[in-house]
Amino acid sequence: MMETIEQFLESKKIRVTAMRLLIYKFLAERQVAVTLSDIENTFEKADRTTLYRTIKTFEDKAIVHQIDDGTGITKYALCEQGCNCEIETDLHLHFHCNNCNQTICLTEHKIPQIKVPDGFVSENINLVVKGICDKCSGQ
Amino acid sequence: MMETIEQFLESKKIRVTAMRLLIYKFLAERQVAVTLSDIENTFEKADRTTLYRTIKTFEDKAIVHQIDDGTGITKYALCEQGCNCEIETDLHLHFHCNNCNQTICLTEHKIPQIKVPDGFVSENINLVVKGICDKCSGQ
DNA sequence: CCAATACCTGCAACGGAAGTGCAATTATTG
DNA sequence: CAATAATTGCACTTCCGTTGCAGGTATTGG
Repeated sequence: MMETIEQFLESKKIRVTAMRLLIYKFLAERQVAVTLSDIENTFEKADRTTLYRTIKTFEDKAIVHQIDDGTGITKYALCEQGCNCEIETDLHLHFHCNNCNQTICLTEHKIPQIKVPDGFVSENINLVVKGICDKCSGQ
Repeated sequence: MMETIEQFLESKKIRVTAMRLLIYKFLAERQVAVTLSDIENTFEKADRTTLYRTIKTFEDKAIVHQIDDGTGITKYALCEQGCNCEIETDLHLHFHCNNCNQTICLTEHKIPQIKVPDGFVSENINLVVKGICDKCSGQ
């Protein structure tokens, strides 16, 4: 079942606009998490706010998820099929390259069980591995 | 071997000033990670920049370490004895309470081995468990 | 098909946090 | 005590995230 981006957005109850299609395609092309200013630099004609709100809309509709990789700047990436970001038990694992500064979703690598002391209740886990990515280490 | 704070700071090659003693004591009293504005609110007479630079100094000398708990605001906590924050292999584990918004160092809970795909080199791991802390869950 | 409505976009502006340059003050050293 | 070095405070800047409002564009119902 191949569905177009337009159909996909409509299925998520998001109105299809030129801007949204462009941003969606931009995210889909990339394998890494992007910042808002990455998007800004790519679509210089568009307003910051529009891009910001587009991402927010995508986030609300569980099309993209936010990533905090410790750089202090929020990054975003498309959710994969089966990614249940809205559910707290969904565990994220991200890799941040200290060399090229890119952040990658390692969706296939699940987070192991983490023990917390008595009295503490774990609801969610944010795990960022930092180091050198495959492209940079291969050089 | 009890050493005074003055002696401790001197051993780290940090000049002892009233400000630094106050901030050190403030950090030592607390069991949780604090933000820069926490410190600002506590020492309203002092200038923001001074507090900022004091923390930076402590950080450079490995007296405090930075914590990124996903709130977007950098927090700081005293390094414990034996905490080798400057060494990349030192693994941090922190707990962020979604209720009281406090972040706690769980220094006794080490991070388990995380597998990364071939070609990736892991240098450091940031792990934040979010949930309800012992104080909040006990109520 | 048109009007009413809802939604999207762009501009302007705000607020918080991090960071820097510089001058003045304070401490250290010889 | 003088020269030097480090610390502190003020002013200012930058960056990111966010919101209010006005104008434009798309959608819906009659």
